[in-house]
Amino acid sequence: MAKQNKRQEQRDATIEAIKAAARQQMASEGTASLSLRAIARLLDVTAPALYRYFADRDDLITDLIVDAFNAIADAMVEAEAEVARDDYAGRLLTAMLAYRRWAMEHRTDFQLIYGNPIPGYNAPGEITVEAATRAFRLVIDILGAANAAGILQPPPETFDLPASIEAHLVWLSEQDGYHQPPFVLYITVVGWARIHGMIMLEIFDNLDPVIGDSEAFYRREVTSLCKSMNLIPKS
Amino acid sequence: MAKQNKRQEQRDATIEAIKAAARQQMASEGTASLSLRAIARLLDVTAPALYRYFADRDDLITDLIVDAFNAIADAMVEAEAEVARDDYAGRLLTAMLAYRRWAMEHRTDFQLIYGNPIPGYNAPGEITVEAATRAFRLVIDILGAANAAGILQPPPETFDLPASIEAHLVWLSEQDGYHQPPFVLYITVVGWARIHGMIMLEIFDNLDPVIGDSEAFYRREVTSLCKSMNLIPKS
DNA sequence: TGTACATCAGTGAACGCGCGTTCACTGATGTAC
DNA sequence: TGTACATCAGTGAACGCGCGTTCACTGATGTAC
Repeated sequence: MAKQNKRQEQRDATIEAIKAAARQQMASEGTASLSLRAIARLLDVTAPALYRYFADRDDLITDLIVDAFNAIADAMVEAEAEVARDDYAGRLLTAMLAYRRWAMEHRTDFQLIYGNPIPGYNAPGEITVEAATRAFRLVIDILGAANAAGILQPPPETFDLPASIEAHLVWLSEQDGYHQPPFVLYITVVGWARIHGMIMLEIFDNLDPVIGDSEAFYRREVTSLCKSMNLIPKS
Repeated sequence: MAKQNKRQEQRDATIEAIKAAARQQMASEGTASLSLRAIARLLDVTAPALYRYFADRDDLITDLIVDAFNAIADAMVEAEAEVARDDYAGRLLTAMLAYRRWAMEHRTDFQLIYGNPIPGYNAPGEITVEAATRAFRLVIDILGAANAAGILQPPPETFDLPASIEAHLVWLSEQDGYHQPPFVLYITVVGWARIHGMIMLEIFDNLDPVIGDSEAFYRREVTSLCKSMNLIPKS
C-alpha cells in the first residue's frame, strides 16, 4: 500500500514535470508551438515516454487549459478570502487585481485559455467549462452578497436591459444556479469584458506604449467600475 | 509603357491573390498555421513561385498585418465620414461600430494583429507602427474636435490622472503630434481597452454564451461610454 | 524472508507527413533596334 | 513590321528539419505466495 502510493506519487510528480516543461516551452516559443518532442527534450526523455502519461497531444493541452482556469480562479479566491466578508468593494477589487496579477505572471497560460486556439487542437467541449466558470461565479457571488446586504447601487440603465440580453441572463442564472437577478450577471459581464480588454492588450505589450503605466491604469479602471455601483474601496 | 503597366498589373493582381489565399487559409486553419506551401496549393502553383512576390514567409505576414491595420482604420474612417461633422457623438459611435463590424467580418485578420504572435515570425518593428496608429489617431481627432467645440465633458477623475500616466500621455501627444491634452488621450485608451475586451471575447466565442446578444451589448457599452463624456448619440 | 511473476516506465527505430527555402531550369512575355 | 535579346513567372527536384504517433522491446519496480 505504501509502495503503491509511492509509485502513484512518482507518477503525479512526472505529470507535473511534463506540464511544467510544457508551460516553459509555451512561454519561450509561443502557445502554438507546443510540441511533445520539445517537451521530451526538456525532460531528457524520449517522446514516446510521454504517452505513458497522456493519451495524446490534445489530452495534454486540455489538462493545461483546465489547470489554467483553475489556477486563475484559485488565485482570485485565495486573495479575496483575506478581505473582511462585509467589505464587498475590497473583495471585488482584490479579486480583480489578483486576476490581473495571475495573468501577468502566467502570460502564456492566459493566452492558452483566452487567445488563439492552438492549431490542430480539438477542444473536448464540456471538460473545460466547469473550470472556466469558477472565476465568473466568484464575482457573481460577491456582487450577489453586496446586493443582498442592500449596498449595491448599479447605474439605472442596468435595470433596463435589452430584451435579448435580459432573457438570456435570466436563463443563464437559472441554468448555472446563480440565483441572482439579471442586473448582477450583467454587471459581472461588463466587468469581465473591461478587465479582459486591458489584460489582452497588456499581455501582448500593446498597452504600455500608449498608457505608460498599465498597472495604475488597470487599478484605476477597476476602482472606477466598483464606484459606479456604489462599492467604494477603502484604499 | 502600356505593356510595362500590364505586367505590373498582373503582378499586383497575383500579390493580391496570394494574400487572399493566405487569409482564406488562416480563416480555416488558424493564424498560426499560415504556410506558404498551403497557399501555393490553394493557388494551384508550386511553393517556390511565391518567392517571386515575397522575400520569405515573414515578409508575407508583415504585409498581411499592415493591410489589416489599414483596413480596419479605413473601415472606421469611411463609416465616420458619412456623419455630420458636428455630430461628435454620432461620429464616435459610428467609428466604434465600424471597428467591431470589421473585426467580426475579418476575425482572423483581427487575431493576426491583436492575438497571439505567429510562431517563428519576427516582427520587423517600425513598419507596422504607422498603420497600427491610424485608428487611434482617428478617435483622438474626433474627441479633440468635440473638445475644441466645448462639448466634451468627461468625468472629473479624467483630469486627475496618476503622475506616471499623465507624464506619458503628455509625451505621447507631443511625440506623435496629436496636440491634445492628456485627458483626451486617456479617454481614447479607456475606450480602446473596453472595445478590445468585448471584441476579443466575442471573436473567440466567449461572449455570446454569457450575454446572449453580443452586438446589443457592444452597442450599449459604447453608447454608455459616449454618454459618460456628454456625447449623446441621437439614435 | 525469498522467489516467481506481473506491472510499469522508458527506449529506439520507424512511419508518413508538411514545412521553408535553394537551385538550375524552361517557356512565355515584353523591349530595342 | 520583324527579329534578337533580355526579363520575368513559374517548375520540379532536392535539402534538412521537426512533428505526432506506433510498435516491439528492455529493465526496473512492486506484488503474491
